[in-house]
Amino acid sequence: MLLNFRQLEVFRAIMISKTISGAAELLHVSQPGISRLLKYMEYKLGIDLFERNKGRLIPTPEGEELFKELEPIYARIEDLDITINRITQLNDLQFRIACTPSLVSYVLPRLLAKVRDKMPGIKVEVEALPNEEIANYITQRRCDFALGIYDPNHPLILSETSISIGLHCVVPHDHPLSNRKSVTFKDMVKYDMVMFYPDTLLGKKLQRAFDELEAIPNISVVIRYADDACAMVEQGLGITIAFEHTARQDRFPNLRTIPIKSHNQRLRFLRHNGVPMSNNTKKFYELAKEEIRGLD
Amino acid sequence: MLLNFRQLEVFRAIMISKTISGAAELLHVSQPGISRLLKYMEYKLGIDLFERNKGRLIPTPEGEELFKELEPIYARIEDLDITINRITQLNDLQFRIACTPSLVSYVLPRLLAKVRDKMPGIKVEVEALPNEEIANYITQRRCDFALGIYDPNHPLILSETSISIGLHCVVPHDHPLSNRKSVTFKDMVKYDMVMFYPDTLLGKKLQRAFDELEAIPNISVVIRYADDACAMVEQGLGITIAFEHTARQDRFPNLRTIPIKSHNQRLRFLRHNGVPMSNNTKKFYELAKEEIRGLD
DNA sequence: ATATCATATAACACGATGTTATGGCTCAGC
DNA sequence: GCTGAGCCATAACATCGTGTTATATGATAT
Repeated sequence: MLLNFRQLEVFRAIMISKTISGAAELLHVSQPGISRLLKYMEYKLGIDLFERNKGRLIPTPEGEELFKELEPIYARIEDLDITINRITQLNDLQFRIACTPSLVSYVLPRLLAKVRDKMPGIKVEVEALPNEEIANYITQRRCDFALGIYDPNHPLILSETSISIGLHCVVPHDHPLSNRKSVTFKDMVKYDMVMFYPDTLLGKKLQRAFDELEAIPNISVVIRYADDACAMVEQGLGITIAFEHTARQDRFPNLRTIPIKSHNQRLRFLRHNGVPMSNNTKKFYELAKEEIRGLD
Repeated sequence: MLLNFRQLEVFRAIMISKTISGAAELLHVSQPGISRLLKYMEYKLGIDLFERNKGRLIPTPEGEELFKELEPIYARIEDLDITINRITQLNDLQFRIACTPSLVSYVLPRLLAKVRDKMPGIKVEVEALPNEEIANYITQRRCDFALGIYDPNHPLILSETSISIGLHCVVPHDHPLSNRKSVTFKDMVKYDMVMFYPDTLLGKKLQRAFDELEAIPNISVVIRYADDACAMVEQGLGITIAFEHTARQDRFPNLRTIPIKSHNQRLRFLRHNGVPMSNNTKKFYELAKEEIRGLD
């Protein structure tokens, strides 16, 4: 490119104002800068764009022609400038996130409240999905990212571990285990259990534990969601397991939860690997990862 | 302007080649230069244009959008580049010059031959015009410049004096004056004269001379052009005056010309004042001014 | 003559952009 | 796993483009 933007801009300003000092004023720079830049352009092009006549400038035929050709294109360049401004100041603060059900009612609202304080104006669409569905949701790009409990181990999904979520045993307040500081699966096996479907995370967890103990639990109910399982426990149908926030006091006053040793889970931020997030989504995402550490 | 031309060019090259090293190759520069320029652009814009994933680049949505907007405009900018090239390499070597009749048959052809040696390919339209008409021709911009004998003293016409042209007395070879080294108007007044119309330069010159001498010449013929006057002299109708080249030996073998003391004229380059010449015309003009000094 | 205004030049500062050298990460193939 | 190839990032440096201020010169208008 023989001439760059700045040079075209300066040439145009000189053509419009017909004087170098006028152009300098127009562009809010000093007059000698314009004077020299014009001379430099003419040197680079090898032709005179203006004739100096008694200290004034008069465009040569070549200068006139360049100006004529430049004008319509210059408008496009200004459009582009507007576009760049729009893109950089883009305020798309709408995000879609998927979330495992056990986090949707406690962790997520608290997290969003904190993030919203630092990113006002955000609008979030939340989709509560079983862990197994989250992976599809991400690969289909139906959400910007997701909060989950385990790593789908999918080549297209990037998983970043975050805070630890305690796995608790949920019992009625008058249950024999209710005053324990902690329990093991072995402690639980002798009581009636509210069980989860084997395709769920909690279902798999319980199944594996009992398999290892070579114990056969007394299953009273098989159900999908931990929230519902707690309601069962409340009605005396047995005990169950849930993540620490699910059966919390304010929601289920008659239940107690006891930590299950060595069975904490890591909360995970899950996102598509290889599909970049928009700058705002990234900001939101990074902020969420940061803010979640301060929860509770 | 947030991004300059180079930056857009580099961004586009990266988008097209999808790698920084590819873009560097495309643009024939080093890879670290592109790497840093991209980073610099992102810093300036305040947004990421690409996500770095395992050492590779993937455009962010913002980068994709900028590219989409840039593409059509980029083509226009490339057009402009072509235009600039065309203008700078413009080979308009056609010139129009006006010339006073006394220079058209001797000085001008020799001048053009010399100029053509240094500017091959030129094409010149010559218009022979009485001195009085040259000024109009210039102000009407019907010629690029003119060769004349006197300064029209017109505010719109710029006159640059050049070589001196001798004013001669033209006589038959057997005339009493024919062996003189120089003559004065006083010497001439006793012979029959071929006179010029009073609206011509030579007419005015003779009139003024005889007025100063308070002499009344014997006028045999009144005519317009010096060439024709010489033909009259050849036929014995009297003597006359002409510029040194008009009645030269090779054209009028039977005539002799004798310098008239202190009546040399300056040849003048005449052009419009305030209407710039094109770069090539200027080159032609300056060359002509230079080359004419080497004539005879 | 003098004040005014435009352009040009000089000397300097700094930012944008080029270079080479080098190191780190990822992936493919042994 | 080790290794080489390919890609990106960083550092150190050079040069060029473009900004500044101070000042000179030339034209114009009172």
